[in-house]
This record gives sequence, C-alpha cells and structure tokens, in this order.
Amino acid sequence: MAQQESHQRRPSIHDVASHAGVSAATVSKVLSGVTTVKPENAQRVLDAVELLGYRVDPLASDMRRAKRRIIGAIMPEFESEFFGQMVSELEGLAEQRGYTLVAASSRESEAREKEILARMHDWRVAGVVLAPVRNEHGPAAGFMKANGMTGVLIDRVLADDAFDTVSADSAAASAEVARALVGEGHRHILVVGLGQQAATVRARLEGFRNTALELAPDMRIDVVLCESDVEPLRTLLRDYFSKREAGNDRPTAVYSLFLKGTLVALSEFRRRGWHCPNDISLVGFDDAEWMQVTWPAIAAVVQPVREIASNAMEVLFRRIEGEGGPPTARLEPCKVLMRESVGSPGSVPHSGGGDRQ
Amino acid sequence: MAQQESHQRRPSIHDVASHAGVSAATVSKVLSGVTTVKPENAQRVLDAVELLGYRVDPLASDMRRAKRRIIGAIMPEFESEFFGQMVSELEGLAEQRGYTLVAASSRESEAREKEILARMHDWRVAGVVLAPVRNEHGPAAGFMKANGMTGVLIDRVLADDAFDTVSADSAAASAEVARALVGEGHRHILVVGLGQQAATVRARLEGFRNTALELAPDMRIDVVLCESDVEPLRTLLRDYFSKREAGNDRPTAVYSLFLKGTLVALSEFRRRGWHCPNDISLVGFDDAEWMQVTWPAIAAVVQPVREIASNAMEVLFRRIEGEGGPPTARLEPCKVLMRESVGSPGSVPHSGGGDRQ
DNA sequence: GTGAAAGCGCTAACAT
DNA sequence: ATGTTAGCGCTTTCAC
Repeated sequence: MAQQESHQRRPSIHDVASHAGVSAATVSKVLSGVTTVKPENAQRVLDAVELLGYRVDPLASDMRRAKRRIIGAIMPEFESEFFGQMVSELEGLAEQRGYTLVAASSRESEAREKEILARMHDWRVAGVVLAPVRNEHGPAAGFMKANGMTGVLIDRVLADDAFDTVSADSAAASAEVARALVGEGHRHILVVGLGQQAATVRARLEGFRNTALELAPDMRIDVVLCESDVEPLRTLLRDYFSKREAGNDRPTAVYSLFLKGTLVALSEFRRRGWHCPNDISLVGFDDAEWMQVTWPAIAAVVQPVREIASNAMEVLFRRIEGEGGPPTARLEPCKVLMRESVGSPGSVPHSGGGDRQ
Repeated sequence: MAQQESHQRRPSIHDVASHAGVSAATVSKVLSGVTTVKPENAQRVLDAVELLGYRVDPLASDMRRAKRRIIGAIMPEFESEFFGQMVSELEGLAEQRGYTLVAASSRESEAREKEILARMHDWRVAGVVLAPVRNEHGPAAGFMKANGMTGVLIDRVLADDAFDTVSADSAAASAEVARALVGEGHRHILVVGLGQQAATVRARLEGFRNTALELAPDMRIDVVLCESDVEPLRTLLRDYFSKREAGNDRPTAVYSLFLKGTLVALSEFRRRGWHCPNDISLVGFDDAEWMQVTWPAIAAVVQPVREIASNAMEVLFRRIEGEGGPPTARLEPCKVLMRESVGSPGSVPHSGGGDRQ
C-alpha cells in the first residue's frame, strides 16, 4: 500500500477522480458500492484509491447525508470496571455497524450530563446511549425528549415513557441474595447504598426486603442510604455501627447496593477489626476483578454488561432506522456469586483472623 | 430559553440571519466574538439565537476551518482505574479548550491500535494522545509519523525521536520500592510482570534491580515476565512457586510491575494459603481503590494520573498550535504507598491469619 | 453508465 | 460595519 508523503494535504475525492480519469461522483459511487459503474472504470478508481492512499472523510461524508454515523455514550464515570467495560462494549458494537462512538462522562453531575447531551445534539449524533446519573427523570432525559433525539437509557433506570431502557434485573438478583442470606441463617441484615433516587437502587432494596421478609417474617432489616456522595455514607455507617454495637444488636450481614457502598463497608469493617465472614457477612451489588483474589473473596452480584450493551445498541439502531412502537423496557438477569465473605452468623463468633472458611 | 418543537429541523445559521435581518456572515462574526459588529445588530443576532435555540454545528464549522477541534485518545483498555481516570481527565482538559475528545480502546491489540489511528486520521483530528499497547516502536506510532499526525505518547513509553512523551517515573518509583523492601530485610525477591516489551516495564525492572543490588549485593532477584497475556503469567507463576517451594528457597517478597500481575500474584497466594505479610510481602505498581480496604491493605505505587494527563494535553496543544523544537520526554514522579502487605521476612513465619500488622 | 450541478452548515476573503 | 462569494469534502439528484 502506497504511503503518502508526510505533512502533505490528504488526497480528496477529486484527486482520486482525476487520477482515474472519471468524475468525483463516479468515485463516490464506486466507494459506496453502487453496481452501475462500468467494471473497468471501477477498477481504475480502486487503483487510484490504492495509489493515493485515499480514505473517505467520514465527517464530510456525514455532512451531506441525512444522519451522521456517530453514536454518543454518556456514562456517570469511567473509573469503575462496570462503566469501563460498558464503554468498551458499546464502542465495539458501534464500530461493527460503521458508526463511531463518542463517549463522555457526566462525573455524577446532572448539570454536566445535560451539557454533554446538548453538545452531542450539536454534533447531530444519530443516537445516544445514556446511563443517567440519577434516573430517567433528570434534565438530560428531558432534553432528549424536548429535542426529539433518539436514545436508550441504561443502568439506573427501569422503564420510561419516552425511551427504551435496558438494565440489570436488580430486583431478581436482590431476591436471590436474600434467599442466600436467609438460608445461611441471617435474621438481622443491614442494607447500605447510595443514590436512593435511582429506580434500580430502590428495586434492589425492595427486591431484597420483600423476599427476605417473606422467607423470614421475623427478619430485621436496617437501611442506611444516602444520596450520591460517598463521604456522608462513610459517616452514616460509622454512626450506625457504633449505635448497634452499644445496643449489642448489630447485624450479622451487610448487603451493599452499590460498588462504592461495598468499599465503604469493607473500610468500616477494617476500622473495627471485623473479618468476613466470621464477624459479619458481606454481599455487594456489582462485581470486580479484585473481589476474587482477596481473602476472603467478596460475594457479589455480577451485572451482565455485554448483554446490556448489546441489547441497548440493538434497540437503539432499530430506532435509528425508524422503527416505531412504544418504548420497551428490558431487564437482563444477573449472576449472584456467593463467595467466602458470606457465612452463617455466629458460626465462629468473633475470631481474629480472616481464615479460610 | 425557548425550546423548539420536537422532531423539527434544527435552525441553521441562515434561519438566525433572516430572523435578525442580517447576513449569515454577520451572525458568524457575532458568535465568534468579532467586535466590529454594530452593537444593535449584535443584539438582534443574540436575540434570534435565543429565540430559535440556535447552536453552531461544530462539524460544519470545523469543515470550513483549517483544523478540526477534535482530539483523539487511544488507551489499551477502559476497564482499569488508571486508564479510566486518564480518559476522564483528558476529556475534561480537551473540553476546557473547546475540543471534543474521541476515545477508543485498542484492547491490547497493536493491529486494532493502528486501525483506530487510521480512523482518527480520517476524522482529521487535531491531535492524538496515544497510550500504546507495547511501546513507541509499534505500528501505530509509525503510522502517526508516516502521516505527519501530531500527537503525544503516554504511559508505556519513555522517550521517542518523533513525538513528545509523558509517563510515570517508573525507575525512580521502583528504586523506592527496592529501598523499602531491602530496608525491611528482604534478600530474595520475585519480580513479576507483563509486557517486557514496554520500555516502562523494563525501566521498572532495572530501577528496582539496580537499587536493590546496590543496597544489598547479596540480594537474589528472580524474574517472571511474560508478554501481554495474563493466563500464561498465571501458569508461569504457579510453576515458579512450586519449584521454589520444592527447593525450599522461596522469595520473601513479590514486586509486581503491573496491576494485572498484582492480581495474579494475590490469586496464587490464595491458592497456596499464603497471607501477606506473614508468609510473603507484596508491592504492586499501580494503585486501586480496593487496595486500601482489603485485609491486608496492598502496598502500591501510585501513578500521577492527573499530572500525566495535564502535561500530555499541554504539550499536545503546543504542537497543535505549531510550536516546533525537538520532542520532549517528561517523567512524572509517583508516590509509593507502603501498606500492610509489606513486612519483614520471617517476623511471624508461616502463621495462619492475615492479622493486622 | 456517467458527470455537472447543487448543496450539507458553516466561515474567511474580499468587496462594498 | 456588512454582505457577497467561494469554498471545506463529500453525496445525490438529474440530465445526458
């Protein structure tokens, strides 16, 4: 393949045209696979393309077309495994269909989320995959509606009256966690979480509570929730355990509805010198690679990232291609991995080390 | 702010022009801050903009300008905290200067890396931040050179003859780790890592080895390296420890040059029932949030993500603005966090639990 | 089959 | 101070 000289103007479609002795329109036709071009000419175009190292400018191309082949993705953050994998998956899927994914992170701010969305609208993106900071009622989704943008909502959302949604089946997964914990004999459990505004977090809480109480009506469920920020949660949790310890009625297990909650809980256990599962059991929503190499390994709910991503893209492209109909709401099943951080309450009470179970 | 009707064609600059009773050129001037416009007309333009909810189409705008205000970022992956934070930082910095960041992940493949770069070239990006999969000699960097693209190389690179580079000061950090480990009394240390092709990984190894041997000439340093993939490393490590255990001369500490190596090492320790720091000490290059909540907390080298990102962007924009001169090579200092996973060898030999130190 | 012409939405010269 | 003209690189009628 011929390499052009450095720092030279890139060849345009006209350069190819003159090299091939045809018009720009013909070049465009050849490159877009129109079959009505004389084979001989087509070959000459291809040769010229090869010779010059010509490549279509996708932006100029989109300029003239109706819709631009760009998909926007907005995630609350890029730092966690979950959203990192999500972006990675979405990128691959967009690419497969000849689209480019432009990703941006709202950094857990609804204001920023809306700003990004406005910028994507400026870009005339064909569609948007939005993982909203809070839920489907934020200003960002409102903006999308008001401007007739096409998009899918994922993750912190269960259903919407304007957009298709795809998320993990939080309630079912939480019910499974409840069954496991009740089965181990736990009758006093703390649920911690961030972002009670998110429909999914509420679903996680309710799914857990309903099943747990159904299986064990004498169950005591404490809840420590706070909106969005980690530091307040840390304080709340500390106070909670101090009070419970004073009253000598601390829970035997913790279920965290959010990855960050799991980290905060672990950190608090450390501070108090508690080890899982002897002193307390722990299950977290959201899995991470490290959870299986620590001692004990941390039990977790694994969200089906690939499934969420591929379903989101599928439904998005259907809309982009003009398919009508009412918004759909998909729930993808999770896997619950019961690892060493969960045991029976009081089985080896208050022992020191984080021994193997 | 006036909201336009859903599904309506977005207003163009001509719509604004006719509403304001001026020409499109004048609108453009007002919006780009040219001051030679009569204040009264400027106001009418602004009013029309407000009324119609007009926003400039950045692509059409870039089309006519010389350079496009797009920065490309290529990371080996999005799943790890390090690269996630990096993208997040870069995104913010690009945005600050009115540029849009388009990020893509090479998924640890040099072929994909080059393809992405070609696509970004098609997009006529103003510049690229490339975190190469292996090192500065890969096909991607070659492509950038051959096509006269402007860019910065970060992370797995120390210096280059064509591009500016910014990375963590691996050698200095490793030297510090060596001092700490030698100081604790370790005289037999295993270094594990992936990607020995990366200049940085070699720098990490050499920085460690040189300092360690200087401080303790009787030091024994074993090395288990393998290229790029995790699974072979797992096998290698297993075999290594089996052999060492049979010979009864296993190392008292492990230094991992890569996050994934740290995970593999921990996993192997688990398998063997070893606890840090009693059975073996562990330090890893690359910090992660979970490392401070596990028991024991894992000692780690913290890379200065923000500094790398901001220096990379700074130097990139200087090149974009046409600044000449030979390529620069920046090295940003790391912080070394000595946590509980490091102790003195044999201090509490072969005890069971992962007790607090 | 093919090319000329007309833009997509914008901005930079150049007139006025 | 403002409008006119001429594109950026491409695609798409629509004649020929």
